[in-house]
Amino acid sequence: MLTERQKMILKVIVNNYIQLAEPVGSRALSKHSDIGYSPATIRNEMADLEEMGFLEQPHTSAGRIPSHKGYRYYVDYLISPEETQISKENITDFQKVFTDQFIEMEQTLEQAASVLSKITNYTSIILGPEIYQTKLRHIQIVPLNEHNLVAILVTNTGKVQHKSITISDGGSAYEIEKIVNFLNEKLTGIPLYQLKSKLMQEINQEFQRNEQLYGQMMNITHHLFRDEHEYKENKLFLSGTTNILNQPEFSDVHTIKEILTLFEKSDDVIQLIKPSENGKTGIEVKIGTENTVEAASNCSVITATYEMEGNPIGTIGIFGPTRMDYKKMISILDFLSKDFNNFISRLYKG
Amino acid sequence: MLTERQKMILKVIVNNYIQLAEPVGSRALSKHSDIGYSPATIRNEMADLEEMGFLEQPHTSAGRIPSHKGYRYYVDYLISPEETQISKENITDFQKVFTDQFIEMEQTLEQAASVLSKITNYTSIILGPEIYQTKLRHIQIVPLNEHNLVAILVTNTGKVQHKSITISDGGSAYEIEKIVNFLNEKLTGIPLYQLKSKLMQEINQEFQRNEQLYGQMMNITHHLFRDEHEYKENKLFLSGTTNILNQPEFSDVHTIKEILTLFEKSDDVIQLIKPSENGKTGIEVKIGTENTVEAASNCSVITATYEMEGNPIGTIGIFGPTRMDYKKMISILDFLSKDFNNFISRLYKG
DNA sequence: TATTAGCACTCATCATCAACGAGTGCTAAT
DNA sequence: ATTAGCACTCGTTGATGATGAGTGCTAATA
Repeated sequence: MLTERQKMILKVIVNNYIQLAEPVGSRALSKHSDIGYSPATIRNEMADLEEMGFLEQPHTSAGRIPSHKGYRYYVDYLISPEETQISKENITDFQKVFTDQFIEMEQTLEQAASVLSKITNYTSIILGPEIYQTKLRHIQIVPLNEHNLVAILVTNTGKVQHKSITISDGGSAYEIEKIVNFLNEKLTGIPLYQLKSKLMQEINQEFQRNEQLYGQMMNITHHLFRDEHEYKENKLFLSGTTNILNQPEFSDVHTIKEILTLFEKSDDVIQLIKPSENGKTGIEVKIGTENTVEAASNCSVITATYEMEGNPIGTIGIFGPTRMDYKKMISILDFLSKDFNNFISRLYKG
Repeated sequence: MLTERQKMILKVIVNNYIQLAEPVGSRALSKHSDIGYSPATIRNEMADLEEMGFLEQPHTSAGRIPSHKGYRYYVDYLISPEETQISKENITDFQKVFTDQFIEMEQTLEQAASVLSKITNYTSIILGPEIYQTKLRHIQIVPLNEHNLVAILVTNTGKVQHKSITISDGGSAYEIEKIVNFLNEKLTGIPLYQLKSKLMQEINQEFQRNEQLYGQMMNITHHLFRDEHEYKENKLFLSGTTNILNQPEFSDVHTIKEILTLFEKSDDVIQLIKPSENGKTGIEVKIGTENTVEAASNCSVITATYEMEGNPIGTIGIFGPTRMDYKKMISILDFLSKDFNNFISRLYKG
């Protein structure tokens, strides 16, 4: 479709624009070492590239900048894998995060997000593990006072979730202990998303005769799952949200506000980094309007999935302007996701 | 020090500027219903007020704006308490947060911060309760796998704190149970900040003979308190951080960035809203450079403390431009902190 | 003596205008 | 097929002047 020369020109334009954020003109291209043609020749090619939709002109007397289509082509065809090499400093940065010193998943994710945003100077987004991959390890109920309990769930990933419960009649310590024992016996190893149905089922079987305990249990269950989405939604970790302020294209308060408020809406952020096709692994790049979120139409998102036992369970993403250093970002994400996979399998294989 | 007329003029200027964010001139003042003087008279007074440092002139041909000193005088002497009345809608907004439906302290604080920022259109900052007012209610240890444990602390405020621990030898379920029972027996009711010393003491007394358990306990204790500050630092809740983007005085990317990055540094934020004199309760207003934090030198912070059993345990603050609606903010904060005191005493008196 | 009308002066804002130059598209020469 | 040459476009920059809000001062007024 594109001639070799056109590819080369497009590539140089994108690289140039990514670095300097300024439209690049034929003269500058002609000077570039890889290109041995006069400005006039290049102008012709550029006109063709524009006609085909790969380039845009901010105004007549400016150079060209890549269009979304241009970036897309660049990412799909013009980045050679051997070019995408992560630097050694970055590698050691990540390795500090994934020490074998056990820290729980959530903390690790938070640290990874922080390092990622610092390295890239963009905003990093990490979507926590799908909750239905996690199983209940332990459940505990602690009475606070007459009418208030705290229920605590511990999962096999070391995540601790708790929930306050108010009941009219607190019940005796003995009763509570009995209930806790029962819950642990019956529910350990059950995936969180099945917890409620499994629990209801067990209650019905076990406590049919004992009305007192039955009511108690139903009450607790009810409160425990009052906000059921808590056990389904996976947590988001954002870092470096103010980094876009460093980008020259975001110098206008209105667009800044648009993006910063976008970051505050978890749903939109998740929408942004959710893999477009389910089950597809590997790096994905969404450029400009390919993002279904309005406010991000001048931004790009690069995502990678991470896995547990071969199944993708979460996503790591980098959010930045469409004029993003795709080469570098892809290599960093590629490395990080693989490193992260190792980390997970090392820790949670049991 | 100031004549009545000067006070009146200063007051009208501040009110005016707070509302419109534009320097106010003698002509506009003269038109104001409360003032029956000609522009010329007012000009003379304004010149005096400027000389005394209460007003500033952005440039020769502009009106005057209040200086920090002017705001200070306004806040200290020109706001009549009967004027500071909170609206009914705002009251019901808060009451929704403080339902008797038990939710734990942290969640309540988070919600309160959210409502506060929405009502005020400024940034709200809430500093969680001093940790040394909270006592241990329950401690639990859950083994995840051979080498990893999760320790869970529940406090009397319903706060659940957990910590992952890696040990070389996991120990038997029996041992763990024994340890847990021991810990609960000995540590329940102990203030968190005393936890470590108390624990060490008990370990020495109890396990001198049993070397196996002694090592185990010391190991756990060590990990539990590895980051001791976790039990000392009180948590911060920020909400509405992007609200400053609505203020016309923050239209420049550089200052925006300065403030947004300030919000990311907990230490600075705490510094910002910590009461200047310890033990002093009630509303406090810090204007402009009275804030010791550099980036906030064009901002004001209004804070109120909240109490538990008569002792101040935390702070609620509103962060905005020096051109802030002090009257309204003070009344809102006053109401909220009192409401919050009631809420706390209702819940945690036991 | 306190107030005010009058007036010259200051200065930010805005629109206009021309010079500049980076970059283009097209044509004709190579 | 490539390129030199050239007219043209258009954003940027800086100068200029008009406008007008607001001031400070002086002299008149109550």
